[in-house]
Amino acid sequence: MARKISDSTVRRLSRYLRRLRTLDRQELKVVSSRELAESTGTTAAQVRKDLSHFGSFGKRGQGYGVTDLRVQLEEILGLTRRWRVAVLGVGRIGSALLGYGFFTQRGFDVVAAFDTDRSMIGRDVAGVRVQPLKELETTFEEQEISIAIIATPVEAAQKAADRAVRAGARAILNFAPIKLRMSPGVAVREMDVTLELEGLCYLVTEAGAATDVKE
Amino acid sequence: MARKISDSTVRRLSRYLRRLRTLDRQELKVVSSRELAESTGTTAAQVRKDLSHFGSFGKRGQGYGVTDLRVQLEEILGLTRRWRVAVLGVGRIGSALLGYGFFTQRGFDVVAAFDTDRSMIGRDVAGVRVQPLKELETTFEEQEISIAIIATPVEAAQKAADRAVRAGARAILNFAPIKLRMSPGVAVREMDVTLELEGLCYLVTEAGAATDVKE
DNA sequence: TCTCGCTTGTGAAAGGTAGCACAAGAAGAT
DNA sequence: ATCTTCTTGTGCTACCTTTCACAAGCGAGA
Ligand SMILES: NC(=O)c1ccc[n+]([C@@H]2O[C@H](COP(=O)([O-])OP(=O)(O)OC[C@H]3O[C@@H](n4cnc5c(N)ncnc54)[C@H](O)[C@@H]3O)[C@@H](O)[C@H]2O)c1
Ligand SMILES: NC(=O)c1ccc[n+]([C@@H]2O[C@H](COP(=O)([O-])OP(=O)(O)OC[C@H]3O[C@@H](n4cnc5c(N)ncnc54)[C@H](O)[C@@H]3O)[C@@H](O)[C@H]2O)c1
Repeated sequence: MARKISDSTVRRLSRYLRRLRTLDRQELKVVSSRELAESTGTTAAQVRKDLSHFGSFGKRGQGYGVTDLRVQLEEILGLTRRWRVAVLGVGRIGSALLGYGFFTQRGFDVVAAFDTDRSMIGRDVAGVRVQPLKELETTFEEQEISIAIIATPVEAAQKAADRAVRAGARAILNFAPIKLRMSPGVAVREMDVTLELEGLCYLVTEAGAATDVKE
Repeated sequence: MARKISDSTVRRLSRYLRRLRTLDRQELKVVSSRELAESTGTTAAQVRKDLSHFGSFGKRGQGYGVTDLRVQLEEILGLTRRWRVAVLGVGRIGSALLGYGFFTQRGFDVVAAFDTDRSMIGRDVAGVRVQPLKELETTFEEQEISIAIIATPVEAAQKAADRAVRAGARAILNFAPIKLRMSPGVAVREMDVTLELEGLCYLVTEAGAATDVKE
Protein backbone atom coordinates (compact mmCIF):
# COMPACT_ATOMS: atom_id res chain seq x y z
CA MET A 1 0.00 0.00 0.00
CA ALA A 2 2.96 2.29 -0.67
CA ARG A 3 1.14 3.70 -3.69
CA LYS A 4 1.01 7.47 -3.79
CA ILE A 5 -2.55 8.71 -3.58
CA SER A 6 -3.18 12.06 -5.25
CA ASP A 7 -4.51 15.05 -3.44
CA SER A 8 -7.64 15.15 -5.58
CA THR A 9 -8.40 11.53 -4.72
CA VAL A 10 -8.08 12.26 -1.00
CA ARG A 11 -10.41 15.25 -1.38
CA ARG A 12 -12.99 13.06 -3.11
CA LEU A 13 -12.70 10.37 -0.44
CA SER A 14 -13.52 13.04 2.12
CA ARG A 15 -16.58 14.03 0.09
CA TYR A 16 -17.74 10.42 -0.15
CA LEU A 17 -17.35 10.13 3.60
CA ARG A 18 -19.35 13.30 4.19
CA ARG A 19 -22.15 11.87 2.10
CA LEU A 20 -21.97 8.41 3.68
CA ARG A 21 -22.32 9.90 7.14
CA THR A 22 -25.54 11.58 6.08
CA LEU A 23 -26.86 8.39 4.49
CA ASP A 24 -25.90 6.44 7.59
CA ARG A 25 -27.81 8.85 9.81
CA GLN A 26 -30.81 8.37 7.50
CA GLU A 27 -30.38 4.61 8.07
CA LEU A 28 -29.95 3.77 4.40
CA LYS A 29 -28.22 0.43 4.04
CA VAL A 30 -26.63 0.38 0.60
CA VAL A 31 -25.44 2.91 -1.92
CA SER A 32 -24.19 2.51 -5.50
CA SER A 33 -21.16 4.20 -7.00
CA ARG A 34 -23.58 6.09 -9.24
CA GLU A 35 -25.56 7.54 -6.32
CA LEU A 36 -22.38 8.44 -4.49
CA ALA A 37 -21.04 10.11 -7.63
CA GLU A 38 -24.17 12.17 -8.19
CA SER A 39 -24.23 13.54 -4.67
CA THR A 40 -20.55 14.44 -4.64
CA GLY A 41 -20.17 15.85 -8.13
CA THR A 42 -18.12 13.18 -9.87
CA THR A 43 -18.66 10.05 -11.98
CA ALA A 44 -19.43 6.48 -10.98
CA ALA A 45 -16.23 5.20 -12.59
CA GLN A 46 -14.23 7.73 -10.62
CA VAL A 47 -15.77 6.61 -7.33
CA ARG A 48 -14.93 2.98 -8.05
CA LYS A 49 -11.41 3.81 -9.20
CA ASP A 50 -10.78 5.88 -6.06
CA LEU A 51 -11.94 3.09 -3.77
CA SER A 52 -10.12 0.39 -5.72
CA HIS A 53 -6.78 1.88 -4.65
CA PHE A 54 -7.49 0.64 -1.15
CA GLY A 55 -9.41 -2.60 -1.69
CA SER A 56 -12.76 -4.02 -2.75
CA PHE A 57 -15.49 -2.77 -0.49
CA GLY A 58 -18.61 -3.38 -2.57
CA LYS A 59 -20.77 -6.26 -3.69
CA ARG A 60 -21.31 -6.65 -7.42
CA GLY A 61 -24.89 -6.14 -8.44
CA GLN A 62 -25.68 -4.50 -5.09
CA GLY A 63 -23.44 -1.59 -4.26
CA TYR A 64 -21.65 -0.64 -1.05
CA GLY A 65 -22.83 -1.14 2.51
CA VAL A 66 -23.21 2.39 3.85
CA THR A 67 -21.91 1.79 7.36
CA ASP A 68 -19.21 -0.55 6.14
CA LEU A 69 -17.85 1.87 3.55
CA ARG A 70 -18.05 4.75 6.01
CA VAL A 71 -15.87 2.85 8.47
CA GLN A 72 -13.44 1.84 5.72
CA LEU A 73 -13.06 5.45 4.61
CA GLU A 74 -12.59 6.61 8.19
CA GLU A 75 -9.77 4.09 8.51
CA ILE A 76 -8.18 5.12 5.22
CA LEU A 77 -8.26 8.81 6.12
CA GLY A 78 -6.93 8.17 9.61
CA LEU A 79 -10.13 9.18 11.40
CA THR A 80 -10.49 6.24 13.75
CA ARG A 81 -8.67 8.23 16.38
CA ARG A 82 -9.58 11.70 17.65
CA TRP A 83 -7.35 14.64 16.71
CA ARG A 84 -6.50 17.49 19.04
CA VAL A 85 -6.43 20.90 17.45
CA ALA A 86 -5.26 24.35 18.54
CA VAL A 87 -6.35 27.71 17.16
CA LEU A 88 -3.70 30.44 16.92
CA GLY A 89 -5.26 33.89 16.78
CA VAL A 90 -8.69 34.32 18.35
CA GLY A 91 -10.06 37.15 16.22
CA ARG A 92 -13.08 37.01 13.94
CA ILE A 93 -12.17 33.79 12.14
CA GLY A 94 -10.57 32.16 15.16
CA SER A 95 -13.66 32.74 17.29
CA ALA A 96 -15.95 31.46 14.57
CA LEU A 97 -13.93 28.26 14.38
CA LEU A 98 -13.92 27.81 18.15
CA GLY A 99 -17.71 28.06 18.11
CA TYR A 100 -18.11 25.57 15.28
CA GLY A 101 -19.81 22.56 16.88
CA PHE A 102 -19.33 20.36 13.83
CA PHE A 103 -15.69 19.62 14.56
CA THR A 104 -16.47 17.48 17.59
CA GLN A 105 -18.87 15.34 15.55
CA ARG A 106 -16.17 14.71 13.02
CA GLY A 107 -13.41 13.66 15.36
CA PHE A 108 -11.64 16.95 15.98
CA ASP A 109 -11.32 18.41 19.46
CA VAL A 110 -10.32 22.04 19.60
CA VAL A 111 -8.63 21.96 22.98
CA ALA A 112 -6.58 25.16 23.00
CA ALA A 113 -6.52 28.72 21.72
CA PHE A 114 -3.74 31.31 21.75
CA ASP A 115 -3.59 35.04 21.24
CA THR A 116 -1.20 37.92 21.87
CA ASP A 117 -3.90 40.41 22.75
CA ARG A 118 -3.99 41.07 26.51
CA SER A 119 -7.72 41.70 26.45
CA MET A 120 -8.38 38.29 24.89
CA ILE A 121 -6.15 36.25 27.18
CA GLY A 122 -7.98 34.43 29.94
CA ARG A 123 -11.33 34.80 28.24
CA ASP A 124 -13.51 31.79 27.61
CA VAL A 125 -14.48 31.41 23.95
CA ALA A 126 -16.97 28.61 23.34
CA GLY A 127 -15.62 26.68 26.30
CA VAL A 128 -11.93 27.13 25.47
CA ARG A 129 -9.72 29.41 27.54
CA VAL A 130 -7.59 31.80 25.50
CA GLN A 131 -3.96 31.38 26.50
CA PRO A 132 -0.92 33.62 26.04
CA LEU A 133 1.65 32.48 23.48
CA LYS A 134 4.23 31.69 26.12
CA GLU A 135 2.12 28.72 27.22
CA LEU A 136 2.06 27.28 23.71
CA GLU A 137 4.91 24.79 24.06
CA THR A 138 3.74 23.23 27.32
CA THR A 139 0.12 23.05 26.19
CA PHE A 140 1.01 21.45 22.86
CA GLU A 141 2.99 18.80 24.65
CA GLU A 142 0.55 18.18 27.49
CA GLN A 143 -2.47 18.02 25.22
CA GLU A 144 -0.65 16.18 22.42
CA ILE A 145 -1.86 18.67 19.84
CA SER A 146 -1.04 17.62 16.30
CA ILE A 147 -2.94 20.16 14.21
CA ALA A 148 -2.60 23.95 14.41
CA ILE A 149 -5.07 26.31 12.77
CA ILE A 150 -3.45 29.63 11.89
CA ALA A 151 -5.91 32.52 12.22
CA THR A 152 -3.52 35.33 13.04
CA PRO A 153 -2.97 38.42 10.89
CA VAL A 154 -0.87 37.64 7.82
CA GLU A 155 2.30 39.25 9.28
CA ALA A 156 2.30 36.85 12.23
CA ALA A 157 1.32 33.70 10.33
CA GLN A 158 4.73 32.30 9.38
CA LYS A 159 6.16 32.72 12.87
CA ALA A 160 3.07 31.28 14.51
CA ALA A 161 3.20 28.24 12.23
CA ASP A 162 6.92 27.72 12.82
CA ARG A 163 6.40 27.87 16.55
CA ALA A 164 3.51 25.40 16.42
CA VAL A 165 5.62 22.97 14.42
CA ARG A 166 8.55 23.27 16.81
CA ALA A 167 6.11 22.56 19.63
CA GLY A 168 4.98 19.33 17.96
CA ALA A 169 2.30 20.15 15.38
CA ARG A 170 2.46 17.91 12.33
CA ALA A 171 -0.20 19.65 10.26
CA ILE A 172 -1.16 23.27 9.63
CA LEU A 173 -4.45 24.67 8.39
CA ASN A 174 -3.68 28.21 7.30
CA PHE A 175 -6.30 30.95 6.98
CA ALA A 176 -3.80 33.76 6.42
CA PRO A 177 -3.33 34.79 2.79
CA ILE A 178 0.31 33.76 2.51
CA LYS A 179 2.21 30.71 1.32
CA LEU A 180 3.79 29.19 4.40
CA ARG A 181 7.29 27.77 4.08
CA MET A 182 7.38 24.55 6.02
CA SER A 183 9.80 21.67 6.31
CA PRO A 184 8.79 18.68 4.14
CA GLY A 185 7.42 16.56 6.96
CA VAL A 186 4.69 19.05 7.82
CA ALA A 187 1.35 18.90 6.02
CA VAL A 188 -0.17 22.25 5.07
CA ARG A 189 -3.52 23.27 3.62
CA GLU A 190 -4.45 26.81 2.77
CA MET A 191 -7.89 28.35 3.01
CA ASP A 192 -7.95 31.68 1.20
CA VAL A 193 -11.40 33.18 0.66
CA THR A 194 -10.08 35.94 -1.59
CA LEU A 195 -8.35 33.41 -3.81
CA GLU A 196 -11.61 31.52 -4.24
CA LEU A 197 -13.51 34.71 -4.97
CA GLU A 198 -10.97 35.63 -7.63
CA GLY A 199 -11.40 32.21 -9.18
CA LEU A 200 -15.14 32.83 -9.34
CA CYS A 201 -14.55 36.21 -11.01
CA TYR A 202 -12.45 34.58 -13.68
CA LEU A 203 -15.17 32.04 -14.42
CA VAL A 204 -17.93 34.66 -14.51
CA THR A 205 -15.87 36.99 -16.70
CA GLU A 206 -14.93 34.16 -19.07
CA ALA A 207 -18.52 32.96 -19.30
CA GLY A 208 -19.55 36.52 -20.13
CA ALA A 209 -16.80 36.87 -22.72
CA ALA A 210 -17.68 33.49 -24.26
CA THR A 211 -21.34 34.37 -24.77
CA ASP A 212 -20.36 37.77 -26.13
CA VAL A 213 -18.29 36.05 -28.79
CA LYS A 214 -21.10 33.71 -29.78
CA GLU A 215 -23.54 36.55 -30.33
CA MET B 1 -8.22 33.02 -26.60
CA ALA B 2 -10.97 30.42 -26.53
CA ARG B 3 -8.53 27.99 -24.93
CA LYS B 4 -9.84 26.35 -21.82
CA ILE B 5 -7.80 27.33 -18.81
CA SER B 6 -7.70 24.75 -16.04
CA ASP B 7 -8.82 25.39 -12.52
CA SER B 8 -5.37 24.77 -11.13
CA THR B 9 -3.89 27.35 -13.49
CA VAL B 10 -6.44 29.96 -12.36
CA ARG B 11 -5.62 29.20 -8.73
CA ARG B 12 -1.92 29.73 -9.41
CA LEU B 13 -2.58 32.98 -11.27
CA SER B 14 -4.38 34.20 -8.17
CA ARG B 15 -1.36 33.27 -6.06
CA TYR B 16 1.00 35.09 -8.40
CA LEU B 17 -1.23 38.13 -8.15
CA ARG B 18 -1.27 37.96 -4.36
CA ARG B 19 2.52 37.94 -4.37
CA LEU B 20 2.82 40.68 -7.00
CA ARG B 21 0.62 42.98 -4.94
CA THR B 22 2.98 42.59 -2.00
CA LEU B 23 6.04 43.18 -4.17
CA ASP B 24 4.39 46.21 -5.71
CA ARG B 25 3.67 47.67 -2.28
CA GLN B 26 7.36 47.14 -1.46
CA GLU B 27 8.16 49.08 -4.65
CA LEU B 28 10.14 46.32 -6.25
CA LYS B 29 10.33 46.84 -9.99
CA VAL B 30 11.04 43.46 -11.57
CA VAL B 31 10.58 39.84 -10.64
CA SER B 32 11.74 36.64 -12.31
CA SER B 33 9.67 33.52 -12.87
CA ARG B 34 11.98 31.77 -10.44
CA GLU B 35 11.33 34.26 -7.63
CA LEU B 36 7.61 34.16 -8.28
CA ALA B 37 7.69 30.38 -8.23
CA GLU B 38 9.56 30.19 -4.95
CA SER B 39 7.15 32.48 -3.16
CA THR B 40 4.04 30.72 -4.43
CA GLY B 41 5.14 27.12 -4.15
CA THR B 42 5.56 26.10 -7.76
CA THR B 43 8.29 25.95 -10.42
CA ALA B 44 9.67 28.63 -12.72
CA ALA B 45 8.65 26.68 -15.83
CA GLN B 46 5.12 26.42 -14.48
CA VAL B 47 4.90 30.16 -13.94
CA ARG B 48 6.04 30.87 -17.49
CA LYS B 49 3.71 28.28 -18.99
CA ASP B 50 0.75 29.65 -17.04
CA LEU B 51 1.42 33.18 -18.24
CA SER B 52 2.14 32.10 -21.80
CA HIS B 53 -1.51 31.07 -22.23
CA PHE B 54 -2.42 34.75 -22.19
CA GLY B 55 0.52 36.44 -23.88
CA SER B 56 4.16 37.46 -23.37
CA PHE B 57 4.50 39.78 -20.42
CA GLY B 58 8.20 39.53 -19.61
CA LYS B 59 11.51 40.69 -21.01
CA ARG B 60 14.06 38.00 -21.74
CA GLY B 61 17.13 38.31 -19.61
CA GLN B 62 15.28 40.63 -17.19
CA GLY B 63 12.09 39.17 -15.85
CA TYR B 64 8.61 40.68 -15.45
CA GLY B 65 7.72 44.25 -14.55
CA VAL B 66 5.94 43.92 -11.20
CA THR B 67 3.28 46.58 -11.74
CA ASP B 68 2.81 45.60 -15.36
CA LEU B 69 2.30 41.91 -14.62
CA ARG B 70 0.02 42.73 -11.70
CA VAL B 71 -2.23 44.75 -13.98
CA GLN B 72 -2.17 42.06 -16.65
CA LEU B 73 -3.21 39.40 -14.14
CA GLU B 74 -5.96 41.63 -12.80
CA GLU B 75 -7.29 41.94 -16.32
CA ILE B 76 -7.07 38.22 -16.98
CA LEU B 77 -8.89 37.34 -13.77
CA GLY B 78 -11.55 39.98 -14.37
CA LEU B 79 -10.54 42.18 -11.46
CA THR B 80 -10.45 45.54 -13.21
CA ARG B 81 -14.03 46.10 -12.13
CA ARG B 82 -15.36 45.96 -8.59
CA TRP B 83 -17.62 43.05 -7.61
CA ARG B 84 -20.62 43.35 -5.34
CA VAL B 85 -21.10 40.52 -2.90
CA ALA B 86 -23.90 39.44 -0.55
CA VAL B 87 -23.59 37.23 2.53
CA LEU B 88 -26.44 34.83 3.24
CA GLY B 89 -26.53 33.79 6.89
CA VAL B 90 -25.02 36.18 9.42
CA GLY B 91 -23.90 33.71 12.09
CA ARG B 92 -20.36 33.09 13.23
CA ILE B 93 -18.80 32.71 9.80
CA GLY B 94 -21.03 35.26 8.12
CA SER B 95 -20.16 37.92 10.70
CA ALA B 96 -16.44 37.15 10.42
CA LEU B 97 -16.63 37.64 6.67
CA LEU B 98 -18.55 40.89 6.98
CA GLY B 99 -15.83 42.20 9.27
CA TYR B 100 -13.02 41.15 6.95
CA GLY B 101 -11.49 44.41 5.74
CA PHE B 102 -9.31 42.73 3.14
CA PHE B 103 -12.15 42.26 0.66
CA THR B 104 -12.41 45.97 -0.10
CA GLN B 105 -8.69 46.17 -0.89
CA ARG B 106 -9.06 43.35 -3.34
CA GLY B 107 -12.01 44.69 -5.31
CA PHE B 108 -14.90 43.04 -3.50
CA ASP B 109 -17.63 45.10 -1.85
CA VAL B 110 -19.83 43.24 0.58
CA VAL B 111 -22.93 45.36 0.19
CA ALA B 112 -25.67 43.20 1.65
CA ALA B 113 -26.37 40.55 4.28
CA PHE B 114 -29.43 38.39 4.85
CA ASP B 115 -30.68 36.27 7.71
CA THR B 116 -33.90 34.60 8.83
CA ASP B 117 -33.33 35.23 12.50
CA ARG B 118 -35.62 38.01 13.78
CA SER B 119 -33.05 39.11 16.34
CA MET B 120 -30.39 39.61 13.65
CA ILE B 121 -32.54 41.53 11.19
CA GLY B 122 -32.01 45.27 11.21
CA ARG B 123 -28.72 45.01 13.04
CA ASP B 124 -25.62 46.64 11.71
CA VAL B 125 -22.73 44.22 11.27
CA ALA B 126 -19.48 45.91 10.25
CA GLY B 127 -21.38 48.65 8.48
CA VAL B 128 -23.83 46.38 6.66
CA ARG B 129 -27.48 46.20 7.66
CA VAL B 130 -28.84 42.67 8.05
CA GLN B 131 -31.93 42.30 5.88
CA PRO B 132 -34.77 39.78 5.94
CA LEU B 133 -34.83 37.23 3.14
CA LYS B 134 -37.91 38.75 1.55
CA GLU B 135 -35.82 41.76 0.49
CA LEU B 136 -33.28 39.55 -1.28
CA GLU B 137 -34.63 39.87 -4.82
CA THR B 138 -34.97 43.65 -4.85
CA THR B 139 -31.60 44.17 -3.19
CA PHE B 140 -29.80 41.84 -5.59
CA GLU B 141 -31.27 43.71 -8.52
CA GLU B 142 -30.80 47.23 -7.17
CA GLN B 143 -27.22 46.60 -6.04
CA GLU B 144 -26.33 44.42 -9.04
CA ILE B 145 -24.95 41.70 -6.81
CA SER B 146 -23.21 38.96 -8.76
CA ILE B 147 -21.60 36.88 -6.02
CA ALA B 148 -23.40 35.23 -3.09
CA ILE B 149 -21.57 33.80 -0.11
CA ILE B 150 -23.54 31.01 1.54
CA ALA B 151 -22.98 30.94 5.31
CA THR B 152 -26.30 29.46 6.42
CA PRO B 153 -26.69 26.14 8.24
CA VAL B 154 -26.27 23.20 5.89
CA GLU B 155 -30.02 22.45 5.70
CA ALA B 156 -30.74 25.90 4.28
CA ALA B 157 -27.77 26.14 1.93
CA GLN B 158 -29.24 24.68 -1.27
CA LYS B 159 -32.40 26.80 -1.08
CA ALA B 160 -30.46 29.94 -0.25
CA ALA B 161 -28.13 29.37 -3.21
CA ASP B 162 -31.03 28.67 -5.58
CA ARG B 163 -32.75 31.83 -4.50
CA ALA B 164 -29.61 33.92 -4.93
CA VAL B 165 -29.13 32.56 -8.45
CA ARG B 166 -32.75 33.24 -9.37
CA ALA B 167 -32.23 36.78 -8.09
CA GLY B 168 -29.26 37.28 -10.41
CA ALA B 169 -26.15 35.85 -8.73
CA ARG B 170 -23.72 34.29 -11.18
CA ALA B 171 -21.28 32.87 -8.68
CA ILE B 172 -21.58 31.11 -5.31
CA LEU B 173 -18.99 30.74 -2.58
CA ASN B 174 -20.28 28.00 -0.33
CA PHE B 175 -19.21 27.53 3.30
CA ALA B 176 -21.82 24.89 4.10
CA PRO B 177 -20.56 21.30 4.00
CA ILE B 178 -22.72 20.14 1.12
CA LYS B 179 -22.30 19.79 -2.64
CA LEU B 180 -24.63 22.37 -4.17
CA ARG B 181 -26.49 21.41 -7.34
CA MET B 182 -26.40 24.38 -9.64
CA SER B 183 -27.26 24.96 -13.27
CA PRO B 184 -24.18 24.89 -15.54
CA GLY B 185 -23.95 28.66 -15.99
CA VAL B 186 -23.31 29.28 -12.30
CA ALA B 187 -19.78 29.15 -10.91
CA VAL B 188 -19.40 27.47 -7.52
CA ARG B 189 -16.51 27.12 -5.11
CA GLU B 190 -16.68 25.23 -1.88
CA MET B 191 -14.85 26.05 1.34
CA ASP B 192 -15.06 23.14 3.75
CA VAL B 193 -12.79 23.34 6.77
CA THR B 194 -13.56 19.80 7.86
CA LEU B 195 -12.66 18.45 4.45
CA GLU B 196 -9.29 20.17 4.63
CA LEU B 197 -8.69 18.90 8.14
CA GLU B 198 -9.46 15.36 7.00
CA GLY B 199 -6.99 15.78 4.17
CA LEU B 200 -4.36 16.78 6.72
CA CYS B 201 -5.16 13.71 8.83
CA TYR B 202 -4.63 11.47 5.85
CA LEU B 203 -1.23 13.01 5.16
CA VAL B 204 -0.14 12.84 8.79
CA THR B 205 -1.33 9.24 9.13
CA GLU B 206 0.35 8.20 5.88
CA ALA B 207 3.60 9.91 6.83
CA GLY B 208 3.49 8.05 10.12
CA ALA B 209 2.75 4.75 8.39
CA ALA B 210 5.51 5.33 5.83
CA THR B 211 8.20 5.89 8.44
CA ASP B 212 6.95 2.90 10.42
CA VAL B 213 7.53 0.73 7.37
CA LYS B 214 11.05 2.03 6.84
CA GLU B 215 12.13 1.24 10.36
C1' DT C 1 29.83 46.25 -32.61
C1' DC C 2 30.53 41.92 -30.49
C1' DT C 3 30.38 38.95 -26.57
C1' DC C 4 28.67 37.29 -22.29
C1' DG C 5 25.33 36.29 -18.84
C1' DC C 6 20.84 35.88 -17.81
C1' DT C 7 15.78 34.90 -18.36
C1' DT C 8 11.86 34.33 -21.21
C1' DG C 9 8.71 31.65 -24.27
C1' DT C 10 7.65 27.24 -26.13
C1' DG C 11 7.74 22.63 -28.61
C1' DA C 12 8.35 18.06 -27.21
C1' DA C 13 8.49 14.42 -23.67
C1' DA C 14 7.04 12.58 -19.49
C1' DG C 15 4.01 11.71 -16.06
C1' DG C 16 -0.64 11.60 -14.19
C1' DT C 17 -5.54 11.55 -13.99
C1' DA C 18 -10.06 10.58 -15.66
C1' DG C 19 -13.29 8.02 -18.62
C1' DC C 20 -14.67 3.90 -21.24
C1' DA C 21 -16.10 -0.55 -21.72
C1' DC C 22 -16.63 -5.02 -20.32
C1' DA C 23 -15.79 -9.46 -17.82
C1' DA C 24 -16.84 -11.09 -13.33
C1' DG C 25 -19.91 -11.82 -9.84
C1' DA C 26 -24.19 -11.45 -6.91
C1' DA C 27 -29.19 -11.83 -6.11
C1' DG C 28 -33.73 -12.76 -7.42
C1' DA C 29 -37.12 -14.55 -10.75
C1' DT C 30 -38.74 -18.37 -13.59
C1' DA D 1 -30.84 -24.99 -12.43
C1' DT D 2 -30.76 -21.38 -15.57
C1' DC D 3 -31.70 -16.81 -16.96
C1' DT D 4 -32.03 -11.94 -16.19
C1' DT D 5 -30.66 -7.82 -14.22
C1' DC D 6 -27.76 -5.07 -11.88
C1' DT D 7 -23.34 -3.13 -10.25
C1' DT D 8 -18.60 -3.76 -9.12
C1' DG D 9 -13.51 -3.88 -10.22
C1' DT D 10 -10.15 -2.99 -13.69
C1' DG D 11 -7.24 -2.98 -18.06
C1' DC D 12 -6.88 0.12 -21.71
C1' DT D 13 -7.20 4.51 -23.84
C1' DA D 14 -7.54 9.36 -24.22
C1' DC D 15 -6.74 13.46 -22.41
C1' DC D 16 -4.60 16.88 -19.69
C1' DT D 17 -0.95 18.84 -16.83
C1' DT D 18 3.70 19.39 -15.61
C1' DT D 19 8.50 19.21 -16.55
C1' DC D 20 12.44 19.49 -19.54
C1' DA D 21 15.49 21.66 -22.49
C1' DC D 22 16.95 25.05 -25.50
C1' DA D 23 16.66 28.73 -29.06
C1' DA D 24 15.51 33.48 -29.00
C1' DG D 25 15.97 37.85 -27.08
C1' DC D 26 17.51 41.54 -24.02
C1' DG D 27 20.92 44.54 -21.72
C1' DA D 28 25.49 45.53 -19.97
C1' DG D 29 30.16 45.96 -20.58
C1' DA D 30 34.38 45.71 -23.32
N1 LIG E 1 -12.28 37.55 8.93
C1 LIG E 1 -12.39 36.79 7.86
O1 LIG E 1 -13.49 36.56 7.40
C2 LIG E 1 -11.22 36.20 7.19
C3 LIG E 1 -11.43 35.52 6.02
C4 LIG E 1 -10.36 34.93 5.37
C5 LIG E 1 -9.10 35.02 5.90
N2 LIG E 1 -8.88 35.69 7.02
C6 LIG E 1 -7.53 35.73 7.52
O2 LIG E 1 -7.51 35.14 8.80
C7 LIG E 1 -6.59 35.81 9.61
C8 LIG E 1 -7.33 36.36 10.81
O3 LIG E 1 -8.36 37.22 10.37
P1 LIG E 1 -9.37 37.90 11.36
O4 LIG E 1 -10.33 38.63 10.52
O5 LIG E 1 -9.86 36.89 12.31
O6 LIG E 1 -8.40 38.94 12.08
P2 LIG E 1 -8.56 39.59 13.52
O7 LIG E 1 -7.72 40.80 13.51
O8 LIG E 1 -9.99 39.68 13.89
O9 LIG E 1 -7.90 38.50 14.47
C9 LIG E 1 -6.55 38.24 14.53
C10 LIG E 1 -6.20 37.81 15.95
O10 LIG E 1 -4.87 37.30 15.99
C11 LIG E 1 -4.24 37.80 17.17
N3 LIG E 1 -2.80 37.75 16.96
C12 LIG E 1 -1.97 38.68 16.43
N4 LIG E 1 -0.70 38.25 16.40
C13 LIG E 1 -0.71 37.01 16.93
C14 LIG E 1 0.29 36.04 17.17
N5 LIG E 1 1.56 36.24 16.83
N6 LIG E 1 -0.08 34.88 17.74
C15 LIG E 1 -1.37 34.64 18.05
N7 LIG E 1 -2.36 35.51 17.84
C16 LIG E 1 -2.03 36.69 17.30
C17 LIG E 1 -4.79 39.18 17.34
O11 LIG E 1 -4.65 39.61 18.67
C18 LIG E 1 -6.25 38.97 16.93
O12 LIG E 1 -7.03 38.60 18.04
C19 LIG E 1 -5.98 36.91 8.78
O13 LIG E 1 -4.76 36.46 8.25
C20 LIG E 1 -6.96 37.11 7.68
O14 LIG E 1 -6.36 37.54 6.50
C21 LIG E 1 -9.94 36.28 7.69
N1 LIG F 1 -18.35 28.51 12.30
C1 LIG F 1 -17.38 28.02 11.56
O1 LIG F 1 -16.22 28.18 11.90
C2 LIG F 1 -17.66 27.27 10.30
C3 LIG F 1 -16.59 26.71 9.65
C4 LIG F 1 -16.80 26.03 8.45
C5 LIG F 1 -18.07 25.94 7.95
N2 LIG F 1 -19.09 26.47 8.58
C6 LIG F 1 -20.40 26.35 7.95
O2 LIG F 1 -20.90 27.64 7.69
C7 LIG F 1 -22.28 27.65 7.89
C8 LIG F 1 -22.62 28.66 8.95
O3 LIG F 1 -21.94 28.31 10.12
P1 LIG F 1 -21.98 29.21 11.41
O4 LIG F 1 -21.08 28.58 12.40
O5 LIG F 1 -21.76 30.62 11.06
O6 LIG F 1 -23.48 28.96 11.87
P2 LIG F 1 -24.43 29.90 12.74
O7 LIG F 1 -25.50 29.05 13.27
O8 LIG F 1 -23.59 30.72 13.65
O9 LIG F 1 -25.03 30.90 11.67
C9 LIG F 1 -25.96 30.55 10.71
C10 LIG F 1 -26.84 31.77 10.44
O10 LIG F 1 -27.65 31.52 9.29
C11 LIG F 1 -28.95 32.00 9.57
N3 LIG F 1 -29.90 31.31 8.69
C12 LIG F 1 -30.57 30.16 8.90
N4 LIG F 1 -31.32 29.86 7.83
C13 LIG F 1 -31.14 30.84 6.92
C14 LIG F 1 -31.64 31.08 5.63
N5 LIG F 1 -32.48 30.24 5.05
N6 LIG F 1 -31.24 32.20 4.99
C15 LIG F 1 -30.36 33.05 5.57
N7 LIG F 1 -29.86 32.86 6.80
C16 LIG F 1 -30.24 31.77 7.46
C17 LIG F 1 -29.15 31.74 11.02
O11 LIG F 1 -30.18 32.59 11.54
C18 LIG F 1 -27.78 32.08 11.59
O12 LIG F 1 -27.67 33.44 11.93
C19 LIG F 1 -22.69 26.25 8.29
O13 LIG F 1 -23.13 25.56 7.14
C20 LIG F 1 -21.42 25.66 8.79
O14 LIG F 1 -21.38 24.27 8.58
C21 LIG F 1 -18.92 27.15 9.76
